[in-house]
Amino acid sequence: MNLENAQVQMRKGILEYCILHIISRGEVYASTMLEELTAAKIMVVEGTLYPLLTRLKNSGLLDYKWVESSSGPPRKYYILTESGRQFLSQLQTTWEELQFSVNEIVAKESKGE
Amino acid sequence: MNLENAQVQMRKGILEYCILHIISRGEVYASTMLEELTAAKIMVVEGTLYPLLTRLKNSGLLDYKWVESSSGPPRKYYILTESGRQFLSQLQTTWEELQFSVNEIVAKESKGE
DNA sequence: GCCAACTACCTTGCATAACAAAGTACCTGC
DNA sequence: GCAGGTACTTTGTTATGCAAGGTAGTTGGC
Repeated sequence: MNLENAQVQMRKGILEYCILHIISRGEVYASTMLEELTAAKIMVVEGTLYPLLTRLKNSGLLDYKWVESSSGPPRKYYILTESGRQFLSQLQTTWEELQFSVNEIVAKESKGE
Repeated sequence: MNLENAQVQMRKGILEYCILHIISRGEVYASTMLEELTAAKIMVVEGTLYPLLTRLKNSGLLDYKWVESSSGPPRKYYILTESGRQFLSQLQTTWEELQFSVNEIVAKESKGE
């Protein structure tokens, strides 16, 4: 139980929300997402991202299309489906409530009941 | 991939932080923590909390002492160790950075780059 | 045309951990 | 002594994050 492990744990559940949000802003492919998430200091690696995208796709939240690249192999560009859009909206509520709950607990001082 | 599952995912990593924080405010035993977490709408069940407390104890972040109860079986009252206190402080930073990162991503509009 | 380097996506196997459910044990009141 | 309540523990299942390795298309040097 070291710090790094705990930090990873903390980021875990948030990933899905961030990814859906990034995709909601317009068609993207995996490497772009990786860049943006890394830039935001939310660590992700390929081995996490690709299976997650596949899960989201299989759940009907995402769709994709192959696009030829002018420099390299073809890319899978992801878009949100309608149900993905609804799901994202619910996750947004969850995230806001979670922040509130945690900060409520953290704000309490000893015997602050 | 349903909503409830995603919500659970999101709460996962945060739990450890919340629990350490609750303990940092003074000696508590598991049932009290369960109540407080449930009141804050952060779902936990015994099967999650007890093993987590054991893990934290084994990592040297927590210590406990048995206290006789006036009405029921004895209780394990947990306290933070010094290294638990340091750990909590680092998790606090992590949580603040995580909120910032996520909200940064979420605040971006399409082509907001 | 062949090979190396690069990009992009996919798969396998292991370790961790959340949870449901069932179990153990202690106490009180009758 | 046994029913009911409280408190802590254990077991087995399932999910999933990730390291590492794999497949495959493209480009450029020669």
